[in-house]
Amino acid sequence: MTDDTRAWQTVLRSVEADLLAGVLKPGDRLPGERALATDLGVGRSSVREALRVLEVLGLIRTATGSGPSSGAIIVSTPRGGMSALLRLQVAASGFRVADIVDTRLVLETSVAATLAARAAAGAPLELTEAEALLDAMEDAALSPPEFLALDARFHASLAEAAGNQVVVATMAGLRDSIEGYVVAGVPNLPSWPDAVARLMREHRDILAAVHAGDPTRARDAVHDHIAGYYAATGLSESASAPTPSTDSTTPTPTEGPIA
Amino acid sequence: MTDDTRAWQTVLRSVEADLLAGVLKPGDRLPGERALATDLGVGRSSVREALRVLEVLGLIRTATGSGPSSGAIIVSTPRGGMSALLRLQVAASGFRVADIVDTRLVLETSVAATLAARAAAGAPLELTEAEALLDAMEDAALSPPEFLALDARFHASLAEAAGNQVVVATMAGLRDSIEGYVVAGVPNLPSWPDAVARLMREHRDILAAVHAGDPTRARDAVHDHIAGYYAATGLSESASAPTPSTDSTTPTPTEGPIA
DNA sequence: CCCGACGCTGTGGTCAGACCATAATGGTCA
DNA sequence: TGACCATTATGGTCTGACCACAGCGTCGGG
Repeated sequence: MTDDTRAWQTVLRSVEADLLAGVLKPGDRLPGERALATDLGVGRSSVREALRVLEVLGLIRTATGSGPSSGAIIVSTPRGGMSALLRLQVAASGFRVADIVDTRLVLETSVAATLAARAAAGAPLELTEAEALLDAMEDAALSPPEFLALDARFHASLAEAAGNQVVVATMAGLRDSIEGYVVAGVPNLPSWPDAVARLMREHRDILAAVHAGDPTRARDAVHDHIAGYYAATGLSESASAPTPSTDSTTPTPTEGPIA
Repeated sequence: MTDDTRAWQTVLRSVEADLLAGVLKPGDRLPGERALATDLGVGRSSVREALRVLEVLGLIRTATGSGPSSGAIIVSTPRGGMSALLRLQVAASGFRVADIVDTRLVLETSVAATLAARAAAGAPLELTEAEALLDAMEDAALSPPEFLALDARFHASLAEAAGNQVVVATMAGLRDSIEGYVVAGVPNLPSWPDAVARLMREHRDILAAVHAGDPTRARDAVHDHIAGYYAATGLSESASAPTPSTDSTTPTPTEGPIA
């Protein structure tokens, strides 16, 4: 009766406890699967189930082979888990795409307003990456998916500048989870070049409002930007199911420089 | 080379594809683990790893035995995954508690403003549950954890009334993920009864602002309510690590009536 | 003829053992 | 001295076995 906890939960709890106790820190290696199994008195398969969860949640990354970089390693900067969670929930009809968009709207407007307010207060902002991305997006040779990827990076960099990692991860997850729908919506646009022109203008407007230290204007600019795009692609309502993104639930390192 | 996808990902993708294709719907039963294994050409252990992920993410619930209610069933209303994800990320130092609180602030103020705006527009609101919860919280015999649990329910019911399931789940996850810190902060309060009195007054204020159809007032009321509590308990900065909540990563049915 | 007890069967939960692929490491041999 | 290869530790996977549990059906007694 008291021992109705499943074996894999034991492992999960153990790892969580070690994290809270500081025994495990980002960058650390977990004991090997076989060692964990014997230590905790469970089978290796149970350990693996727990590690799989941690991997999908973006807490660890695993690598085969030997040496310091092998095994399960606590990931320092999370990013992947939220996307997987939200995307699957959307797939399971637990979340509506419109709700995802609305939530994104709330978070992003808040980010923009925060940045603008900070600018108004004279605080320095880390917007060089955002601006570099905008420049990169001027390239007319970009395909829609490439452009949209940079667009996502732009929005992420704004969140990054605001400094709240939870918002960063959540926004990225929200965006990723409907990535397929966003791309699928492109053909619905009357004109892709026109859409790009509009998006770029709006991007500049957002940055301008932020630099001007005008939170209200920044908020409105972001709102119109996002709501406008989804309205134009008809995603505010419901969209045809996109093909499941090629890599489904990979923890997605999300690394790499801008260029 | 082309087949570097791990076996469990195959399963995850398959389930996701079935969900998107409508082959699987909430309430449906997945094929048995053994059947899935042979169908997809993977071992049963790989199937189990994938199912474990789906379970923790809150997409399925599993039950032993036979009959229609056994096996893995697609959960209709998700709730659990977000908590597990956020809590573990906090544990892994991926997220700071202060960021969690800030994010909650953004979402909840938005919810309150939305409700107020809707009330101003004459739309009917589903606030009977919220009001019932407030009445239940008047009971002076409640212990701090009990009171805080009802408090959480109150906030959740507001989000529920706003209708955005993503916000509902995210807010619940944010709250749950720092549940331990919230409870641990109670002793820091100068006076628990005074705190309760204040919280209740603020709750009433929030509802009053919503009913009055005053978005700004509603937003401010929520902001002061939440920020005030965390400031009083000293959680805005950093808190001592709480003991990992007794049940760590259980999918948490989250069922049950108010009473 | 009705009804309860009991065994059958299918389900997830778990473990043990065996292989494989991979990659760092260190010893060996030219 | 330096390139090469066996060793070894690690995750990734499969197979088969067993357990606990919960319906369902059968069989026997009333």
